[in-house]
Amino acid sequence: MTDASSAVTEALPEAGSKRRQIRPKAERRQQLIDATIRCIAQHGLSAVTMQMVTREAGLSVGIANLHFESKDNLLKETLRFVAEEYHGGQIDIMEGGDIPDLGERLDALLDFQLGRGVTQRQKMSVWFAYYGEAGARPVYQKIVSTVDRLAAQKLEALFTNIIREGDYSGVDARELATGYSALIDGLHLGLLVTPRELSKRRARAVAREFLRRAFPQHIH
Amino acid sequence: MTDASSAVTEALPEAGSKRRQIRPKAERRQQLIDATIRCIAQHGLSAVTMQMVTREAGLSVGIANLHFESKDNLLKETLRFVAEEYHGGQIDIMEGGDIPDLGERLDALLDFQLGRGVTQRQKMSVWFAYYGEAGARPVYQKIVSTVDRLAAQKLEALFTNIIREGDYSGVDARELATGYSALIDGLHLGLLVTPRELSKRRARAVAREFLRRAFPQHIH
DNA sequence: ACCCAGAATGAATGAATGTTCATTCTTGAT
DNA sequence: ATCAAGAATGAACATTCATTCATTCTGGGT
Repeated sequence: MTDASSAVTEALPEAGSKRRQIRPKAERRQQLIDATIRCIAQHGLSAVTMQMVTREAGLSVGIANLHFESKDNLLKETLRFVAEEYHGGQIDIMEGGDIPDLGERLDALLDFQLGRGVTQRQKMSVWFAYYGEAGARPVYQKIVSTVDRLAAQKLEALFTNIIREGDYSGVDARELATGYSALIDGLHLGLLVTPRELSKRRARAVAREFLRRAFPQHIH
Repeated sequence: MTDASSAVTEALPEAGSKRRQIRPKAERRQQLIDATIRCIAQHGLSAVTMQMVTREAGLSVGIANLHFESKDNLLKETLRFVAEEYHGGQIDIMEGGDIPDLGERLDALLDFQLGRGVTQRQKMSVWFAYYGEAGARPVYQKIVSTVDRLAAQKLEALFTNIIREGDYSGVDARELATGYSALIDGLHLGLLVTPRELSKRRARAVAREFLRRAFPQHIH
């Protein structure tokens, strides 16, 4: 044994700051959900692993099962978060006491649905990753259905008000709301799968045109 | 040795007919693709295993790697098949020499898109399973984009003809085609994820209404 | 200054899965 | 009847992954 060998034993400065931190449960949960979203967007739902997620979050593998009991549950909670964020945002706008003019409210809704926040590839990827599995996983269907139904009702109500205000005839609010929702979903899909063919700008124009046809007095 | 014992030795009728059969390569490939579709629909893309697919096809595990070189490739080829079947069917109708009346041709298109063949849960599940992964897998994007672009062109051409024939003004064929495609995609999504909220009948009514607004003379 | 509840870690474990390949079997040609 | 080509099989292998849990560490309370 030389002097050198003994000196080496503790010379490990640990480049990345690895100091362990203790944080409240809610914060860790959100941190993991955010990491899950990024992982799904980047690698696809079927390629996501626990190691991948916890690494992305800068945490150890064990922690995921500490705060969520299983991978399945983490994925479920992530979907719930995304679904509530999206539909919650819509609902806030549609109820919108802060925007009295109905035409402007429609515009705000469209902005939200096809604007920066929602159409980030990250969020869209997650959204459709779950849709893709929904056919085989009733749990996912249920989570989406629940928030979806409420948003659909609010949209129908908004359309009903607009129809009354504009004296539009021969227009069924429910049918129109279904159509508009489907259109927005389809545009999201286009933005995700064929971004070359469909720009965000054009998607907005298409959606606007749909509304303009239905409510010409409210959308210019 | 009694008569009985000797008789037993070959009394194994093999309940399930297990006789090995040799079939042409193309047939086996299709058999495996069909099984893959059923598996994706039933279990979800991320849960599909080679064992599951080959069992569903009534074949052994080795055969999948004999005809497709890997699982990845099998999945890729399955997507290609579904994409070509769907878009090919649309294109046939849109080019439709057999339906001279343009309004009727539109109706036939709608029938195909929301009719029995396409909206079978099986096919829809597969469709969206891949869409879900498309954000993270350029290969899938490319396969879909290729067939999608052609279908979009044909649809735009059909709309252009209808606009000319009906003298519709203030209508952009390209924009309308984008909107209609998105609407159909969105309706498929609704049928898949929230079948309770959206019946096939209502989906068709919504799509029809969209066309009627745009081309009132052609759709009654 | 000390303590300890419980947050955080990550090596270890066992189950699941994609892929390989030595072997068996089928079929059509001879 | 025989044979060869190659289609089909499935046990074996190596890898990857979710989950566990013994251990370490942290920070607020005393």
